[in-house]
Amino acid sequence: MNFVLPKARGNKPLYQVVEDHIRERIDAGALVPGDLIPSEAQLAKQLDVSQGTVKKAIDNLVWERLLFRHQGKGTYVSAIDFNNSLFRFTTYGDASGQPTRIHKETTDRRLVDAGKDIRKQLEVSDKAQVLYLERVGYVEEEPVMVEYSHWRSELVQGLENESLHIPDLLYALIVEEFGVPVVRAEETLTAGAADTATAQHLNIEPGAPVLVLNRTTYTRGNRIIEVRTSKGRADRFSYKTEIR
Amino acid sequence: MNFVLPKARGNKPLYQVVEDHIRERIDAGALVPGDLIPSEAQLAKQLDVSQGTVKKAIDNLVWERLLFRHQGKGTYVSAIDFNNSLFRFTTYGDASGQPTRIHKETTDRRLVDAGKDIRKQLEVSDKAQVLYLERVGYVEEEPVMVEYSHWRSELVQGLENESLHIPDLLYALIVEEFGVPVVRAEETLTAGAADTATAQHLNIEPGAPVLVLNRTTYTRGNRIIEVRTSKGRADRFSYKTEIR
DNA sequence: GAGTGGTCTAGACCACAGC
DNA sequence: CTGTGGTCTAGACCACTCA
Repeated sequence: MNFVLPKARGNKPLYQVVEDHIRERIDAGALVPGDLIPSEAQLAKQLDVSQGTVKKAIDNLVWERLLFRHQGKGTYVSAIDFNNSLFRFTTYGDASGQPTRIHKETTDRRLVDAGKDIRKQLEVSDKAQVLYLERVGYVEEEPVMVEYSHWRSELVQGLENESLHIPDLLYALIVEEFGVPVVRAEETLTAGAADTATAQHLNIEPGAPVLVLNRTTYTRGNRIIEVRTSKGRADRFSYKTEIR
Repeated sequence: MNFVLPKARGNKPLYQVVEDHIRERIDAGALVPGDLIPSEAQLAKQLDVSQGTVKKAIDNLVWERLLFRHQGKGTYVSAIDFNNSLFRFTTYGDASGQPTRIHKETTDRRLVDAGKDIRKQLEVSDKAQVLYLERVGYVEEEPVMVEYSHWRSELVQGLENESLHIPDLLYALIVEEFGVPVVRAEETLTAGAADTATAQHLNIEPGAPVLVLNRTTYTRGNRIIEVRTSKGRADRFSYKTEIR
């Protein structure tokens, strides 16, 4: 199968045209996360450009984390990686900064009439119910965070069902069980004081400082599927970075 | 001037050897921020590799933001950009997420006998004094943050002098007045409760939630020049990012 | 062994900056 | 005009994966 690249390049370098081509194939659903894309040589032939140009295009998409490569195997379409979340748990004394695994327990799940703000963010009508999910995260039996999340219920029908087990990695379930690709998320980190419910969950004093993370999760076509607020014990979470 | 690259490459690709070479020249002080580095063609000749290999090495260093390029001019060594700090002020209702300018007033500056932790971090002897600096940041007359910083005093002699005006962009003064290049910084963000001094400065209740940013600033040769703790009103600071 | 990505080279031509 | 980085090509050889 050969393709004809757009003739009017508008001064856009060839490798960017190739990038756009691959991006379009992914957006159109012809390539989904986990798929192997055609090899560099095949793409070069299909698109009638040199392999070096294809390599540069793929380099850039790998840099954007849209793709990843395995030498000897091929180039794959990436899935979203929530290990890049701002909310990473760091154990004290663990200088390596490796995130620790958090075990999550579901403490509440039901369809609710959400408040105006939530409805507006999820872009659902005034009457529509949304799925509410509450989970507490533990590290070695100790509660360190709570998350309160709201989902567009029509996209995850059945998630409110008690008999459906919710794994620690909820997004994997969303993708596999409901066929909803999780494409992108936006996060805002700030600080706050623990409300009474949160204080009770985390076993801290009401008013104690907590890190607050607001996350909006998107599926294809820039459609929001979830808005979530996570609150974590300030003494157990921190975010580290380097400036150069 | 020609160089001989290390013969034992240890399976390290050539372009990484070139990267290391450039990094060394910068660490050694032969190249300082703002400097033009030799052109790709010159480097290729000096190091006896192809220009494509030099280009790839520079590509990677540009990606790391250690260098930046200007077509037609050349390749320069970057200066540190504190606009990348985690501590960025975001105005409410300003969806653009543009950082707002903060005006800072110096509220304290003197040589002090620092605590053990600070001395250890700055790597100074038990008896050495360090320079203590306290500044309050305002947005439109309203105090929104306080910073408490400790400096290796021998590197910034005279900074304690009241007659020396401290600009909002302190690091510019450090570089220009004291000739100490600011190369890199590490930041850790977490939440905390306002201590009494901070509460007073920020005009909030003691115990109210604040964002806490710890910063360690480095000069050449991985030498620490400053450790700083900034505390900001939780309702006036947030950090936003995107996950893909 | 065939196919994949990874490295490295050599060279052509273009776009931009500055004299 | 000269020198810089930016794009694009063609091809050689290597390292890894899998049948």
